Amino acid sequence: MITLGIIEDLEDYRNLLTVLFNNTPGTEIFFSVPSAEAAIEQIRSGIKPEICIVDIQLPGKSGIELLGWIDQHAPGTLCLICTAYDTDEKLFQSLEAGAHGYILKSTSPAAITETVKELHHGGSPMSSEIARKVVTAFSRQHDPGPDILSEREKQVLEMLSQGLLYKEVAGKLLISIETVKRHCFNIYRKLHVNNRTEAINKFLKC
Amino acid sequence: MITLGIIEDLEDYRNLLTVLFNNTPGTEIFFSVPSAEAAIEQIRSGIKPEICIVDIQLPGKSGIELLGWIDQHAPGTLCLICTAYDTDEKLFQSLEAGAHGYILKSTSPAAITETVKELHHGGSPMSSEIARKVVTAFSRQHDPGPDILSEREKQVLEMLSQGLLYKEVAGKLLISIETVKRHCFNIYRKLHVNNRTEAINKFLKC
DNA sequence: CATCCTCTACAACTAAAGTGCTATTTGTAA
DNA sequence: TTACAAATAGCACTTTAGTTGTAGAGGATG
Repeated sequence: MITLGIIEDLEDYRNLLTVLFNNTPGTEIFFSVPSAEAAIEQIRSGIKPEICIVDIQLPGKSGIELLGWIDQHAPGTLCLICTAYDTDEKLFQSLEAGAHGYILKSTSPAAITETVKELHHGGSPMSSEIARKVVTAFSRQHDPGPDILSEREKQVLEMLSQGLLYKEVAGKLLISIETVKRHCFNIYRKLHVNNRTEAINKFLKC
Repeated sequence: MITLGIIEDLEDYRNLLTVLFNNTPGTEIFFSVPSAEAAIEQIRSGIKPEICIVDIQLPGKSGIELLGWIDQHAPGTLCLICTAYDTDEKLFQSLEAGAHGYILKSTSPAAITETVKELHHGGSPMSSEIARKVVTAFSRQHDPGPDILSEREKQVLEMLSQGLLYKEVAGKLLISIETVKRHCFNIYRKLHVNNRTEAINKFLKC
């Protein structure tokens, strides 16, 4: 028997999942809730399913945050991310937060139940497109060594961390503002972040 | 005899100062240069004046940075900031960087020589307007204790340091974006900074 | 020599950040 | 009671930040 928790704010899709697994032999739904907070409440009260199907876009605490909480308070729980949109950002954040699988909402019901069974058997199911992204990201991180950023990019990031504006960085490095922007854009892409603060945090930690 | 170094990028004003002190008995100019880099070169080569008159707006390394360098490599050197514009920001940054006096370029030649003499005699000359700002800032820092920021402001700053956007902070705190902006504005004012990165740096250090 | 990467740069654009006003509520200190 | 600080919020506005497409010069590498 595979025990499940469903965390999904859209009522229609949550009901779809609920009905799906209620009619799937070998699975049992422990709880089916619309928010991370509600899921935390359930788990805190001792209801700990083996697998949680988690939407990323949730009101209040996000699915990513929920993953972190589960990893801390209910280690061993398998988390399957189920999201509508397919962005690199959410994918990498989910994997970093400890997701075990990642599927899109466009996935067919039959494939969803199959995915859950694979998870339970020790697999990490995801679509081939997603798998490609993961593989690419890993190869990038392993190939060029720990130094993902070029010297110039480190130099720019160092200045950003001091609170300098683009134009100030440009002035000091004697290059145009546009080039500074370009460096930053490349930095964010390489570090999988969206702004300077995240980049600074990530770079200083690694 | 008071020995002087002049660091001023505007040739006209540099010449004015040079001529002024060349014709002031009891003072001697060791060097008169247009950039922080040139001043550093002079001091490195052993030419160490007792007093440096430093412009803030310099090409390349700024006057503020030069102050920091002098404080490290030629401690005891008195630095007199001489700037065209009278902004709180530059003032506080200069004082934090170790400036001993702060005058505006609009100051008359007679007052400038007087200021230098006061500096040499152990004073910290500045105009009354500037003195007022300094006093106000100090009283603010000493009155409410070490915790300049309110609890809510610390909470916001903590979230900023995680790289969150205004709207994300607003969502988590259940307040409007405008209020988040307001908190940030107040935070920057209290810490004497201009953006989130500077605020984060300053707050984490203190 | 072809290819890839880095650094440089411009333009046009959207999103976000930051500034300067005003204003209400609430709690607390003078 | 009055006065002040903190938290809230809106609006109008300017400045920065970040995105995307394109593109050339130079170095390294297979």
